[in-house]
Amino acid sequence: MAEKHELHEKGLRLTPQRELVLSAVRTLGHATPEEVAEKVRQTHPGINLSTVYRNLETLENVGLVQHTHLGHGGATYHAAEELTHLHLVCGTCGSVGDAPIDVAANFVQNLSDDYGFKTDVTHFAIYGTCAACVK
Amino acid sequence: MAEKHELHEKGLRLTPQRELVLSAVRTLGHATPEEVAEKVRQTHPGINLSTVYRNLETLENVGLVQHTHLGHGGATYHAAEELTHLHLVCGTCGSVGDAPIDVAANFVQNLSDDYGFKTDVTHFAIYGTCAACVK
DNA sequence: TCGCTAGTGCGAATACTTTGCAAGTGGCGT
DNA sequence: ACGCCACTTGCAAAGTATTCGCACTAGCGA
Repeated sequence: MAEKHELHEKGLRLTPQRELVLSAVRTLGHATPEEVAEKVRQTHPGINLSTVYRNLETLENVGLVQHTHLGHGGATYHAAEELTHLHLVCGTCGSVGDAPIDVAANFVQNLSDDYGFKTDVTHFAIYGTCAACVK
Repeated sequence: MAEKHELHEKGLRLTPQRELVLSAVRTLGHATPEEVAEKVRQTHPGINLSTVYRNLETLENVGLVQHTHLGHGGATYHAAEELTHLHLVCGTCGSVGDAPIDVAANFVQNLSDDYGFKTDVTHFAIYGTCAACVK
């Protein structure tokens, strides 16, 4: 709940809309801008879609949320605190599963050792076929 | 060069446009639909953008090309033959590097063993910071 | 060569996001 | 507690990226 501080450090303000967007992202876990807007509107119908977009961007700059691309094109947002897992996107059924970061530890290490590439594991989505669809 | 066969098997035709799109993808390595269109137009200005989109889709169904999402949202296409590497997208400079599939072998195995998730390594882009930008 | 059906060019239609502006408002300084 | 001003918001219009509908063209198997 240190968002006020985070924002003020960069000369930004804590507005009700901004709080709503942040709390929606926290509640939803994963969400597209559209979904965030919908959630926010459940309690505050007046919020504009562009405000949601702008706030997601702002909150991302401040480091309170982050986004991932899950394939099709639309971005999906997460609260920064919850970014402790990676996303397994199933190309067949479209579901998004989670897996702890640990499974990739070795992989990240390889890339770092061999290429000097610092992987942001929490940002990339992993595409494949989930257990249910493999059958 | 077996594309004619691949296409005919599914009742599809080998048109000049289709050949051009395929050869552009092969030449370019990675390319967005826009880039493919541009390349194709260097020799055949009449080709329409929607034709490029349609053909990329068709060629993908047939298995001659594949696409990856490199972050921002637009898809990037590759010739299927060249899909022997994964993509390291740098969030700072936007460059796209390559790494052999092997570095992920262990990771893919983990996901398969622990989650039954069959990862398509060639499809996902890896986001992070490249060696040059880490400095 | 003929005919059937897939493919093409073009323009319009859809998403999905971003941007310009005038009005509104946090929150620091007094 | 009050005022000011830069940061924000709502709205609507403008972009981008991609897909669709259609009439016309053209592979290619018989």
